[in-house]
Amino acid sequence: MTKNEIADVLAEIGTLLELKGENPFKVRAYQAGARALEAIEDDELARLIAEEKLETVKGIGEALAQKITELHATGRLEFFDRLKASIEPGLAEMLQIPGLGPKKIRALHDKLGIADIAALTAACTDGRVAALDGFGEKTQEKILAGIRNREAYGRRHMWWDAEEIAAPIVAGLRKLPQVKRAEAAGSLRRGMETVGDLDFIVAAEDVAPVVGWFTNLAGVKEVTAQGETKASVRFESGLQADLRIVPDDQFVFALHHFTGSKDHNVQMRQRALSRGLSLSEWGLVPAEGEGTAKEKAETLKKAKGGKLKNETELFAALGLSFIPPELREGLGEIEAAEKGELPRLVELGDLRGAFHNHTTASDGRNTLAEMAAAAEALGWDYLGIADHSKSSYQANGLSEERLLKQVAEIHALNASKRFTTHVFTGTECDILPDGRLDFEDAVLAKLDYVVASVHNVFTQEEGVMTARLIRAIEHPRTTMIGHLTGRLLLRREGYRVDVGKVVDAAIANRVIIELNASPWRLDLDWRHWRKAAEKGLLCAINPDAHETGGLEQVRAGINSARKGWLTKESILNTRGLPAVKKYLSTRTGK
DNA sequence: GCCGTTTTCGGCCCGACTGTTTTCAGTCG
Repeated sequence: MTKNEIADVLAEIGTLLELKGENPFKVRAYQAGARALEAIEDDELARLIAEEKLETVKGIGEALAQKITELHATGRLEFFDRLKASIEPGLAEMLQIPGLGPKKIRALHDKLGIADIAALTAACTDGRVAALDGFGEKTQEKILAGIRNREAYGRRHMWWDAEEIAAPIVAGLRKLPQVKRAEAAGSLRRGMETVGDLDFIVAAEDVAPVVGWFTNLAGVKEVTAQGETKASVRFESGLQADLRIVPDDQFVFALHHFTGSKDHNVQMRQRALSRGLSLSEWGLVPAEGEGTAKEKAETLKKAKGGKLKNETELFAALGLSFIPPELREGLGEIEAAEKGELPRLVELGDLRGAFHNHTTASDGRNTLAEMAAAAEALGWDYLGIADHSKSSYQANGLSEERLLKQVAEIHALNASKRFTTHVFTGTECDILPDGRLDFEDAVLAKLDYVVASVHNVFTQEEGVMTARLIRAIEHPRTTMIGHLTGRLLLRREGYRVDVGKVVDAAIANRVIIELNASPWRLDLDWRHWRKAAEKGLLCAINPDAHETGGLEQVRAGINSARKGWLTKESILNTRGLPAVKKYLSTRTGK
């Protein structure tokens, strides 16, 4: 097992002990042990184990050292297996309900015998929860609302998770000898931040083997439909997937239709009708009763008799340039395509680095060197390190001393030329409730840049929160604002803030607003970006990576940037290292 | 369960908020 996998086990042990009502400091010891482990590099862990020196690591004592050694050697831990078996599995699931922690879950279990969410729903509905000591009407309502939200949210999935399932399915379909073409369609292809279900469009004549392959995929829990042209399955995760098989000459129409969105499709069909054509998932054919026969024949001729090779030809048949799937939301893309005014959207390959990333110095899971190596492997010219500031206790925020020590480490790493990727020194500095920053100017002045973010007191009135953010923007050391609204997709709404006012203040103060690419944030939302960039706002796409693998999540941010009509010109981290150095140096001197 | 030049027990990271209380426990970040 790798150090991060072992750390996951230790953290889960902590959660399970918490549910058992164990000594909270023992719980914390496991969590601290997990974090201590993350701060070590994998080969160093192997060395420490081999030399029996694990206990020299602060936070790891005799008991944890023994468990880590067992996990490292065998990938299993008997203590962990026994602990898991001793706790009803429904209890851990109840932790996902907002407002329910281990103490309350224990009380519900011990006094009412509740061991899963179904039993909890029943007890809330008949009022038994409100009657319990320490609970009340409001708590009961909040729990019920939490369960309802969970069910509603449960129907959607984060783009990143859906893509991880969909990508190998598309690859697998394309390898089948019967399949000519295969694509994922739907909101996944449009790069939406969340996805309801998966749609696969396949061109094939011989249907049965394709359906058979699809319905027998690993992880399929249930086949909900299976016919001549279509099959539907539900995976164990609850995600549903539809497969549609069409003849090759219909593929382009089916792909366009099932990519959507609904608004885009309605506008496209209207446009076709106005040209005497009828567009559907089946094809592009002369419409009945409208336009002269000559007009129809001519348009259809341009459309090559309704038989088109690809979507570019489909759009061209309606007098449009190709509209990238991300833009197909019915928000003016058809008008822009008609005028030839669609932007050249930013692409993943345009990114040269990113600024908002964490290391084990705060709450990251990989060391500075590991993060730099991962950035180098991605071919990035630069990597910004922005660990948490001192007020973020829960995230192990850095004190002034620890921050300055990290700055020295980064300077030494750059000087060593160990990696081709240049590392920038930064901080993710808390914006305090009154809008001040968490570090003094003298400390901030030692950094290449400052990401200012809100991490506490989310419940302020909209006016107060807006003023708080604007004060942070007006601070001369602020380079960019991190995750502007603090939303967590499918879990939590963002805080109340007047985005328009904040954007205007950012432009006026030459401050960047981040597009946080973490798949559960994608904040600031793509819906704001087109207008904001037109007004002159500069963007930075940041993965907010807490481990090496997190850097690649910029892909999700690129989706959102494209949905927001962004070009590489309005994104700082598409610029090369010299240009970024210059930008940051003029910023720090502002 | 970890830690310790106060060495083998007694402490362990903090602040805001909410809903339950009538002085505070639990949750969250």
